[in-house]
Formats: sequence, structure tokens, C-alpha cells
Amino acid sequence: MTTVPLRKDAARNWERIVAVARALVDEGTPLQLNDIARRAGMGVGTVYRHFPTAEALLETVAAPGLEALAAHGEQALADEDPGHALAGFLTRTIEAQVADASLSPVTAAHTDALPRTTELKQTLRSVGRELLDRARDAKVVRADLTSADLVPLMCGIAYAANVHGDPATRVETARRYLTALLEGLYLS
Amino acid sequence: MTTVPLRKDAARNWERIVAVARALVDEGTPLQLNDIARRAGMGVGTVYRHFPTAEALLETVAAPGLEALAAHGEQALADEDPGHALAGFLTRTIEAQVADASLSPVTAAHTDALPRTTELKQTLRSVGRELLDRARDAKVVRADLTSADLVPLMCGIAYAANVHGDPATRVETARRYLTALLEGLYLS
DNA sequence: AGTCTAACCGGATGGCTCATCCGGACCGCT
DNA sequence: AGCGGTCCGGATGAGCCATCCGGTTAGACT
Repeated sequence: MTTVPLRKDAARNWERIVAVARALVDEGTPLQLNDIARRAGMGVGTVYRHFPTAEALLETVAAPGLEALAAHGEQALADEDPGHALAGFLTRTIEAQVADASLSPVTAAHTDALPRTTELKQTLRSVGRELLDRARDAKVVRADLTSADLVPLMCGIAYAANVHGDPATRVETARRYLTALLEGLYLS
Repeated sequence: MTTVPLRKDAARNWERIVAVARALVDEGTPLQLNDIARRAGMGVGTVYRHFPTAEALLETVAAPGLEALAAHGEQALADEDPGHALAGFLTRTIEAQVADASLSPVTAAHTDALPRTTELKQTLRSVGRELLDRARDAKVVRADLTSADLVPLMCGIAYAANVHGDPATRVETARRYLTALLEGLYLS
């Protein structure tokens, strides 16, 4: 993992591109490399060399969020209470995906542009599987739930909260949906 | 609601376009009007006159499924058991959305190209609200669940099942997810 | 400091998809 | 058969994406 030094001007442009992309993501605008070049005041070629595709740029924007999520996941593994640990991890995952618009497309994608993204997603899946296994062994969650269901379900919740409802109450909505999923819509 | 007679050749082309679109939807190919014209062996203008946009065509393809769903919804209203009625309606909704790829984009969309689509979606929302209200009054479902949450949650489940997992077990997966949502992931 | 090389910059450019528009053909009715 | 109105369909232009290459500049080495 030797990071190539990168020339000073190139580094400056890289930062600038990511910053512009971050702003666009925050305001919900889809990333178009040609447009980003214009906004950043540089040539199209510059943008395309740093980020061969819009996905690569999006993943770069999303990286810090994914790193934070992974870090929190590692901490959750230290939690004694299996049910609490899993719920906390899932809550954090949902909140992050809803608060940061760059995350859900990346987590939902089947293929990644950047190797680092694949690593991070792999880590998150591992943590989720570990937490779920513990919770299942402790008989806190239903037995028919496998680790393969975790990602789809989380993406589904995030999708539900993102696509509908105004952005203002979005995080609150997502939390409610997760609670509903965890506890069940039906009272038993 | 007077249907314009439509000339014979025009009607033939209309049918053909919808048939081709249906086939494309079934195999998961996104609808491109230009491409459809080629496959149907007719000019682009013909397709665009019948369907000004790809959404209009998709909604036409989805219409029968929506009609069936609405019809079933009306029946569900006759069910005595509020919990059973709601669960049945939701199950049917999910199964349809997963089995017919034309439905989820239409139900998830905020704006409709065809007035009839808006009507049908409105009907479905009304039925869902009615069923939910009854179930809530009967204390079978959690009180913090409003009718506005129904569509997002259903879309989320369908999304989760559609985006991930192979198409073969898709319906089964969707059913599992719905059950999980209804009963809750956590055992209480 | 001077020079050299490799990397970087950036706009001109071609391919591609989308949607429109209008001249010509065709249908249905008298 | 003739005619009005509708329909057909390809040619066409606009917009977006991604590439490529001549000119420039940063950094290493002497």
C-alpha cells in the first residue's frame, strides 16, 4: 500500500475535485465529471485522469463515511450484550446512509471502482455477520435471518427513507423504520 | 372517459410496442424508445407518438398488474379479520412487485405520466390506509405506524429483494423480508 | 542554479443516445 | 374511386460522455 507521492498541483486539483463533488452530493445533484470540471475551473481531462469514472469519484467522497462506519463496527464487537451490539451497529449504519447521500449508492452497488471500497464493504459485512451470529446464538434474533440478508435489509430501509419523505425529517424517519423492522409492525 | 377509436394500423402498432416493451421488462432490459422501435420493426416517430416518454410506456405495461392489485385490494376490504386483511394485502403487493419488474419503478415514482396510473396508485393508497386504520384500531399493529409509511416500507422491501439475490429465489426472499418486517427481527 | 524528464493540464473532438419534425403514405368514409 | 385526416418513419439536431494529444510545469539530479 505505497501511496504515490503525487505532484503538488495534482494534489491540489484532487482536493478541489473531491470538495466540489462533496458539495454536489450534499445538494443531491448527480455527479457528472464534465460538469464537475467546469465548476472546479479545470479541464475535463484533469478530472478524468484522477477519477476514471463517476463511481470512482463517488466512492472517494464516500470513503471517510465508510471508514467511520467500519471503525464503529470494530468497537461494537467489544460490546458484551449481543442484542445491543447488533442494534447499535445497524442504527449507526442506517443513520449514516441517510445523513450522507454518498453512502447508499456505494453500499448498494455490486461492483466497486476502488479496491479500498471493496475492502471496507468486506469489513462491514464481516462485522455484521459476526454481530448477527452472536445475536442468533443468544436467541435474540429470529433464526431464519442470515448474514446475507443484512445488507439488503439495510439498503431497503435506507431506500425507503431516502426516496420518500422530506429531507428534514429523513433521519428520524429512517430510525422509525429500523425500529419497526427490529420490533415488528405487528404486536404479538 | 371516451376512448378514441384509434385507427386499425395504429392499434396494431400500439399492441406491438407494448408487447415488445413487456418482453424487455421481463428480461430486465431498461426501456429505450429508440431501441424498441427497431425491435418492433417500425419508425421511431411511431413509438414516440404513442408514448411520449419511456415512463408512459412503462406505466402502460404495468397497468394490468396495478389493476389486479387494486381489485384484490377491494376484496381485502371485505375481510373480517383486520390483521389478516392487512397482511394479505401487503403480501400480495410485495409478491406482485417482485414478480413483475414493471411495477416497482411505477409505484416508487413520485410523478406519473398517465392519469390512469395516478388513479390506480391513489386507490391502492386508500385501500392501504383503510386496512391499516382498521388494524390499528384493533390494536394489531404498532400505533406509531401511519398510512404514509406503508408505501415507503413496501418499496423498501421490494427494493431489498430486487437489488440483491438471484432472480430465481426472489419471490421467496421478498416473502421472508415481509414476514421479518411484520413480526420483527428481534424475538420479544 | 540549470537542465532534463516525466507527469500533468485542458480543450478540441468523435461516438452515442434521446427526442423532434415534416414530407409522404395509408386508412376509413362517402 | 376520391378525399380528408391520421399515421408512419427516417433524417436530423441537441446534449452528454469519455478520449486523446500538444503544450506546460513540477520535481530530481548534477
